[in-house]
Amino acid sequence: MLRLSSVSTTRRLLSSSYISLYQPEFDTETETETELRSSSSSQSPKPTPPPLTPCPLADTLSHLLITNHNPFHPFESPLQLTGVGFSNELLTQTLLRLRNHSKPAFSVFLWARDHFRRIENGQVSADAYDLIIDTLGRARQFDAAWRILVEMGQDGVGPTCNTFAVLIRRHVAAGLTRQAIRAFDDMEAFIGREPDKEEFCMLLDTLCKYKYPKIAMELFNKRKYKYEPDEKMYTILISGWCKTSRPDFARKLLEEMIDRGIEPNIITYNTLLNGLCRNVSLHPETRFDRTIRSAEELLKEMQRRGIQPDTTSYSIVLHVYSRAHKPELTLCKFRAMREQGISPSIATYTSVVKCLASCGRLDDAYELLNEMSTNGIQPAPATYNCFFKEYFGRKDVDAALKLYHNMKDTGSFDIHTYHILLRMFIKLERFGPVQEIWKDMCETGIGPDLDSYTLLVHGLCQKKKWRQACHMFMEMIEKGFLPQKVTFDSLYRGLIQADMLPTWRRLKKRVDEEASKFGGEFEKYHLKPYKR
DNA sequence: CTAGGGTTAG
Repeated sequence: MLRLSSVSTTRRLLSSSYISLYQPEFDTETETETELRSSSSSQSPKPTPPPLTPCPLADTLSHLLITNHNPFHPFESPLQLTGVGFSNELLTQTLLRLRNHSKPAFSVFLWARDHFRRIENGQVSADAYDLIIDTLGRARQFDAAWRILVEMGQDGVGPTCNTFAVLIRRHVAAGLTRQAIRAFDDMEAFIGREPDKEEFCMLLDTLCKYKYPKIAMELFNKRKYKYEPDEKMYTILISGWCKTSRPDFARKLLEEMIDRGIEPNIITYNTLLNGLCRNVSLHPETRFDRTIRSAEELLKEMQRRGIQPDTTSYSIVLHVYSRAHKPELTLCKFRAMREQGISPSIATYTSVVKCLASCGRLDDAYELLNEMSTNGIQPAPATYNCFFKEYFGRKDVDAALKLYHNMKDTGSFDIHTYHILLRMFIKLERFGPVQEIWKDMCETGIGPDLDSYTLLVHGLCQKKKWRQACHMFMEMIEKGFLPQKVTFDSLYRGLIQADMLPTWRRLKKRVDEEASKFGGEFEKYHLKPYKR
């Protein structure tokens, strides 16, 4: 039975057309395939994708692959130069960096697969397979993704539940919900058992995350006889309605679950609380009052059911007060929280600091910052960013620079810190600090990224610094960042106005060269950025 | 859409 369905699935997959980059060399021998699969599916699948770790070689490789026409020549040369052997670890890290570049990722994947087969009699790891399926999915090349999935089975490394999670996520992200559900139904043929409740939750969660709670609900109602509903399933659906700004539906679901005798837990309540509080306009005072009242009511209700609000519950409420610029209320709630013996988290502190700083009460904010440190909570870059933003608002260059220099020793920066500072100093035309901060950012290795360059070029254009703008524009292209269309356009307008048409022509030529390497026109080059 | 950049788990 299992074997039969597996064969027919494979046939169906085989008959579809695959992308031209890939030359199939398929054998239809399915006996061994099934055996391999069932033996490999008993291994525990890796639920999470591998983390992006520092790997200079992967950085170099991915950069070369993005910027070069023929990936194989530059791909082999750095390996030979460094004398490092090729490994699955290196492949995985390179693929992680190439997530949004389907062609270079696919080339390196195929190269690696053949390399392993030819030289080491080894195979590409399941992680690498999952990553290439993810990348193909991002480029909406689902036929190719399925093809690779089938090949995984032949290679004896999967596909695992994680592979299907990836494939389902890519389908849903592309808006292909029906195909996602079909992939879920095809799982059984590959992993040799029916998907369990956890995997069903994954499907519902993916649908909800990408704002298809309606489809998730239909699926849930259709299959609740097979998968016994629990509080996690309901929480997923509640979060789905909250994400699409329908807290009323979320509320109904909470009632439904209580009617069915399923006890909501703290996560359920916090999710709903968040749904009530986020995305509400706080501007008319009545709107704010209404939001706060419904939040307070929910807090009371959860206490009635014997669930004590936790740090997260308070963080959500504090965030609303903070957004509404209510420093007294924020502090009051903050004290109340601590009186109840709930210790603030870094997020809680950051919310309060943000509120105080944005209301101009910098002294109070600094005091709280000190208190954080004495309580053993190291302020995050985001905490400091609140101060920089306030200084930006006040145009207080000296104070911002002073804080920046003080912080240099502790090094508590992230890319946003640099962006806020850069934006500020460009706006105030202080180009000395701009240079200093840009240099620091490069040295720490935190940046620059596409946004840093975009910000800088836009800023320089605004200040009519055409020469520098062109220079940075060139540099970003050299580094493999493709400018957004707006960047391109604003530089174009500026150069025409400044009567610098020859410069423009040179830039245009360079961009076209880059774009052609990806076999597409300007827009196609721009794949969706990585999310989640 | 871009811009601005940490409340979060389901």
